[in-house]
Amino acid sequence: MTRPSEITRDRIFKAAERLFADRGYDETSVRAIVAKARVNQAAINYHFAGKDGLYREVLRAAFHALTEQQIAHAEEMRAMPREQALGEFVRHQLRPLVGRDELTRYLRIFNWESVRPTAVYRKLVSEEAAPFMDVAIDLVRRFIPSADDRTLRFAAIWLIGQCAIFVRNREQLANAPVSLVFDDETALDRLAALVSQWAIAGLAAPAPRPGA
Amino acid sequence: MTRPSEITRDRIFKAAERLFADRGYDETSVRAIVAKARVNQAAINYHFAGKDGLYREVLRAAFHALTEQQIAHAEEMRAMPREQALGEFVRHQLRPLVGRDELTRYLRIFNWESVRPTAVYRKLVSEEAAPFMDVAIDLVRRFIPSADDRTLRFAAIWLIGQCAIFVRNREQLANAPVSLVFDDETALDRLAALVSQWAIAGLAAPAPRPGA
DNA sequence: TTGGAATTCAAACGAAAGTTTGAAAAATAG
DNA sequence: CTATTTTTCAAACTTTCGTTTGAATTCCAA
Repeated sequence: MTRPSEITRDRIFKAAERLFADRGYDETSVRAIVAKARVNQAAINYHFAGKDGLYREVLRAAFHALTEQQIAHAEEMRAMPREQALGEFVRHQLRPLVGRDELTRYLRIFNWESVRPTAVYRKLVSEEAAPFMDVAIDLVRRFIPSADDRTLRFAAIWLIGQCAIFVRNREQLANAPVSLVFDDETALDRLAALVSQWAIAGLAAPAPRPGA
Repeated sequence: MTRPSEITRDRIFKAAERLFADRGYDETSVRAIVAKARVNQAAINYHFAGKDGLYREVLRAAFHALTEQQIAHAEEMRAMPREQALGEFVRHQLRPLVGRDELTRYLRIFNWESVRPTAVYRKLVSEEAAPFMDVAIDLVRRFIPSADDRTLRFAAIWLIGQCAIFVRNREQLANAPVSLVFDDETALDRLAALVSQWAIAGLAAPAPRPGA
């Protein structure tokens, strides 16, 4: 890292992380990256073999950082009561609403990928996203232990969806006709409390008898 | 429509619908549209005053097609018991999961907009989404009548999010590690029943006392 | 039928994108 | 210190994009 070439490489990488997270792949030009990194135009091609190569490296770094953190958090959650664990999960999912740290930046990159997944991303997810899904499935299983596997997967996605819509549409929800703004930690707390409450009540209720 | 100019206009429109749905606004070039529509390059500018104008018309058509049915059924829903009304709402939201009809194509366009909304889309939503939001808010109000306005809006979005994640990510959910495929009406019924059940139980439960 | 309006067409324009180039500068090994 | 490799740099290249142009053609009411 002390080597000058490593410094340039690092400046490009950090600038690209931010710009890809803010604008997505297509709307981020290499000219914008080199301007932010204050390096020469040709540096991206020299160090990363092109814009694609740079994006691939950013994606891999984001993926590994996120799965590591999520899996680490999973152990703590297992030790909590199920209601508290679900609350933590929801809060964690909603975190990007207010955060501007490295992890939320990574999450934003995946947000972009969710609409038009690149080949790199598809492969990464199919190979390495299983642990993350397991966290969500283990969580909902504590509420509906007798449910079959398919129902458990439904419930896990259902739970994630309740959070994802707020994160994914944050900018739109801030406008009319919804007009919900999340500007600080307090707003996040209120939303997380509501979503947790509804989700817990939904999963904890006994299943209605068929035909009722 | 018998007029030749109307035919050209319609060919452009239909080609654009499909291409915008498949690739999004930015990755759809006017050259691709005119090639698919088999019209001249300059025809888009002549008939729609540019790519933006064409997109605006496609967006308006998609928006009206998607909200029209939901709003039309709003009155019927008010006459049902609240549980049945919510079930109908959920089923309606999940409907695009099965079938490859026009509605699904329209939904894909909004999927694109959810990450980086165009100016055209923002304006459309702020002007014309209010009736649709009212349907959702009136529905959740029947479960939590004493809730304040902000909580009602939270609940409405929360409910929509539970459905949206399945529709928006249908293709990805079909792959590992989730592997949930919706190929027929029966699969849709099962999912709609589960989501409705969880949502109803969540909203119908009495709110936990603060600090509990 | 005819003259003006509406529509189609091939070609080119200017801007912006990612990449390549080859010389200059800096770093490093012997 | 010198020779060689690595890294930086400004500039140009190539492609693709949305749009414009102006002539040619088609349409339609008078």
